[in-house]
Amino acid sequence: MSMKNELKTIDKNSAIPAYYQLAKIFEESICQGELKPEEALPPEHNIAAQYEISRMTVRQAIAELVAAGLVYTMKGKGTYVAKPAIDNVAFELRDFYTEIRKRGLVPAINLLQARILKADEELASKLSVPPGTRCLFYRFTLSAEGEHLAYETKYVVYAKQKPFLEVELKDPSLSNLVAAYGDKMPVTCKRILQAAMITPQEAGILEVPADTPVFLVEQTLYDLDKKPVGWGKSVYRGDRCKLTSYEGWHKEDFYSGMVRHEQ
Amino acid sequence: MSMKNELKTIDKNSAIPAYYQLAKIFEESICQGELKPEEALPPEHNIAAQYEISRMTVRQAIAELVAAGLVYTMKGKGTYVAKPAIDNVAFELRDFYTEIRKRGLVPAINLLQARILKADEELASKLSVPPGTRCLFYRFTLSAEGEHLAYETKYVVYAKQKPFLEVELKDPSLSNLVAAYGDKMPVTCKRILQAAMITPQEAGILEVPADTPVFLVEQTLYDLDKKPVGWGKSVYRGDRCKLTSYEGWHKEDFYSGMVRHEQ
DNA sequence: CAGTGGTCTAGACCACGGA
DNA sequence: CCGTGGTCTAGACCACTGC
Repeated sequence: MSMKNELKTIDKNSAIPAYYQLAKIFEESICQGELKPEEALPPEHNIAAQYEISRMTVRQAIAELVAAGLVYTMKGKGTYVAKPAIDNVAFELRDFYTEIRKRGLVPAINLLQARILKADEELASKLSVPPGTRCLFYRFTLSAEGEHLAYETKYVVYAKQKPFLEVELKDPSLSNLVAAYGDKMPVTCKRILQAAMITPQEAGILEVPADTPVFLVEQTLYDLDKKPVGWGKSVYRGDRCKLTSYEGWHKEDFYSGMVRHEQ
Repeated sequence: MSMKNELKTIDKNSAIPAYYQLAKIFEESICQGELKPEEALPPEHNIAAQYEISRMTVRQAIAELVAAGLVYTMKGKGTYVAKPAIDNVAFELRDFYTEIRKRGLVPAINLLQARILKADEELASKLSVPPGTRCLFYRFTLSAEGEHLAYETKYVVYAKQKPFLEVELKDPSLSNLVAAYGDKMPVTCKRILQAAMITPQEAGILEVPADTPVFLVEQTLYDLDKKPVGWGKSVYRGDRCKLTSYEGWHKEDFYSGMVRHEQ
């Protein structure tokens, strides 16, 4: 008989939910290497019996582990420890404005242009509207600590007869602009990230050398009917911006439950 | 009394699980705009009564919606429709080798160097080993359709006295190399993405102009004890590589359950 | 206080996988 | 066939929210 860690038990009088305690026990076993990838967990029925809890509670614990990517289940077979997934990464990029604040810096927005214009051929195709459609046009730089970091151009299908106030540039994210000036709520966002050379014009505006590498982000917002409602292009200084990502198992990272929601 | 869509019912004899049918009903309502962001769903008890299913089943449906990001719950208050989250993005980047195949291209690996070397100061610090430690060193380009796309350099703490075979370069991902030649399984991966200018040396190897912008990815693999076990640096042609991301609500995208697991 | 979601139980039947 | 996870029930008590 296996003598591994029959020590751990669940405190049913604890304020911490039983399913959470159980999930932590398995998380510990997996991260300590006591349970190795591809190894099977005991059947849910056995776990329930051993810890004297109901099977539904066991299932809730396993659901947490599945969500955290630590185990996977196969109907009719069992529950197995997963291999760490480290061969795909997701680089997170918030709206740059948010990104700067997260780093504890104070971002400044320098409005360069803002007006209504009639869409030319290119913009009309980007926004799927007839050429000549009235659009809102914003152009500004973002800077922190006296240094220009990004240069953004944004277009919104102009629907509301609302005067545009610089005040709204307190949060110049495209979704915010669309919400303020568009007629439909944006629900989908497509972004394309490229590495590129800065253009002479951009170099002048950002006050950086002409050979600065940049991140180029093109952004399109769509409404529920998949109709484009906003389009933007941003240039981020490559010498000041890095995207970092962590993937795989990080101990003490799996509290998907018990989080406060802030909306 | 509200007369919205009391039409929809749940077919308990269907092969489709009740919780899934219910989740789809709410997903439909939300995506059609019948339920607007910040609007509350009926209490779980009411839903259960209306559709004549148990509350646990209702909760499972809501759990799906929460996982899909369509709603959020607040203890003691209720369940509310979420605003689409489109202000942060995650750019996915698989191992480049996988990425090329996904596009239907046939990647070719051109091994440039492969040998055991003793770590110099810089590599030793990257891998947290004493200078002079024996490391495996790989350097190769990836190409598709006769064009060089990336240039990669990888180092692995050499533990196994295993001859390195070019055959293993069929999958030259760093995690694969570490698994083959290291002593610990890699479980965490840190990647840093930068925009940069190509160096003259790299330009020569990739046979591209000297002013080509590139993505620079630095990758470190760690074992369970957070000890680095592999390190690599990759250069991707900026004129050939884009990273794309979609965020927010996309109708018919929320089947988090009922997926086949392939491991 | 009443109403809400969060947790939990002790059963049940099913579909699937493998012997 | 048996054992597995997947689904489901009809209750229960709790902690939290807001009045």
